Amino acid sequence: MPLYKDQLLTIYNSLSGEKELFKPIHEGNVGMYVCGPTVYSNVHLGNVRTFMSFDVIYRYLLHLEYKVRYVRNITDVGHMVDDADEGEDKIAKKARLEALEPMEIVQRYSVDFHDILKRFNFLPPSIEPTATGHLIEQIEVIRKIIENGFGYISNGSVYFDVKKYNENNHYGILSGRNLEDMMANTRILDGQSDKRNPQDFALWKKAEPQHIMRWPSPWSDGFPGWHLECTAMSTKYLGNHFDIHGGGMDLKFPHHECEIAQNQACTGNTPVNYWMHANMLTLNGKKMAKSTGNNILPGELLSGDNTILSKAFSASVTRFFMLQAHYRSVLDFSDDAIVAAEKGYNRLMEAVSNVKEISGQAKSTLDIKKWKQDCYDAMNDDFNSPILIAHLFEGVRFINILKEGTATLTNSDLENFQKTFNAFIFDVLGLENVKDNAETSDKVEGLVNMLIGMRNLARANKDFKMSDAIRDQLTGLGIQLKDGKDGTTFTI
RNA sequence: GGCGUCGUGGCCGAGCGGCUAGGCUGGGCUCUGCAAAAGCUCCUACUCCGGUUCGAAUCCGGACGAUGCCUCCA
Repeated sequence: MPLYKDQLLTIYNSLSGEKELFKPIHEGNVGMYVCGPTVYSNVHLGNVRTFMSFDVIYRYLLHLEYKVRYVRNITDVGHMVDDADEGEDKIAKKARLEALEPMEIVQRYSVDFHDILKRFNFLPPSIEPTATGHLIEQIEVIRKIIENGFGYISNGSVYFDVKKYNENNHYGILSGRNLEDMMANTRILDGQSDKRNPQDFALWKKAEPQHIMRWPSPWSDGFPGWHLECTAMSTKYLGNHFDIHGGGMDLKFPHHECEIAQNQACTGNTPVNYWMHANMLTLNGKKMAKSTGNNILPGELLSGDNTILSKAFSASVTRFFMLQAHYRSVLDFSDDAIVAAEKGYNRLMEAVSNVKEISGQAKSTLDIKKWKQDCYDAMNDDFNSPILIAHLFEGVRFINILKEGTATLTNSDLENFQKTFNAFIFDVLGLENVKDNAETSDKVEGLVNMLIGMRNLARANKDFKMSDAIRDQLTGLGIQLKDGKDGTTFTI
């Protein structure tokens, strides 16, 4: 029996503003769409946090043995520089600055994006469609919207008629706004717009002569509006009606609001059951953003090459740092905070190594069943990773007292515990044990053990000068010795 | 200006009506040749002012502060 039948997963739905029991449309299957990056520059750490939130959500759904189709797009056209509908294409502008073909920019930053995600141990999505690869589908969506009376053509561009849509639908349902307020609060624009109302948004935009990225359409040579791709691609791969749609909090309005309107106008369907929004990563208390320069790049974190960093941090430490906060909370990045996280992470990984040394006993003095369900309950409660981590640290304490012999576990409890502990750390949270990799090669281990032997000999002879010298020098190299009851161990 | 969110101990960060997560830091004890590690333990907090309640960090009202969206944004 699949695991999801035993676990009651609740998800906070941005649409209702409440936690709701998760029930997929087709039992056992989940369709999930997440808005991906616009590839016109390097992803910063804030972007990484959003995608990481959904990576963990994806991982947990998989862990619960759902069959998940996870679609995350790449936006390689369509976003404007200035006013949404009047400006020039963001990617085209960057291309001119660097004297490159637009698709060269796209390629460069797509590669960077994938490289970063790989280093941070992200699971790849099931499908990763690009906007430029789905122009036919987008044109088709526009055609249907016009057909259904919600789009109008103006001077070669096509706009979505928000006012018309709002007659029988609620434009603002997701972001808690209403059209009347928006109209009342809009300042009068210079009369150059082709739009009937300032709230109308572009479905297709006619390209100015100097605009490089352009495609033919029934209306003009131009390019698709920036909300359109997600509607076209989510519908194509997940259908008119699917389970989860995610993205950063900042996409809630207008992007996701417009998506709902487009879907509704196109198919007559509410497209999504559960809208999920991941909160921002801030730096100095302010949102990280490409445009303001208030950001830190993942690569800088890995290399330590940024003035606010005291040192380099591994991808896993970064992951751990981020997952110590709930995905719907704002998280502020600081060197102090990630330094503290690193220590906690190391302690967790230490326990992972230690658990292997524990052997089963005649009876159990710890309630593994309860602990295990506590872990699940945490994740079932809207993917509460910080609570999960708290329980994992209880697991760390378990491991330490088991090792010490003040608690015992039967073989089957031990196996169950170990399996669960590792599954949550590695499969669900996606952490990696860096120590298991490059650093501790067999040769290093052999060498250190040799030195430990020599030191123990010195200690037996009460030659503490010698033994301390060995220990201090190893400490200087970053190798820490720990004298236990059953001999000396070390960590790097 | 409109619509939201948040304000928790030295720091990070959960919780969101009673049983007062967790991590980091600091103190004590045990263990140890001494350390380290580990175990036990201590420091017990919820911006302010009112209200509801037997009881509020948690609900309601107000003030102050921070921040997000309303323009591309994860």
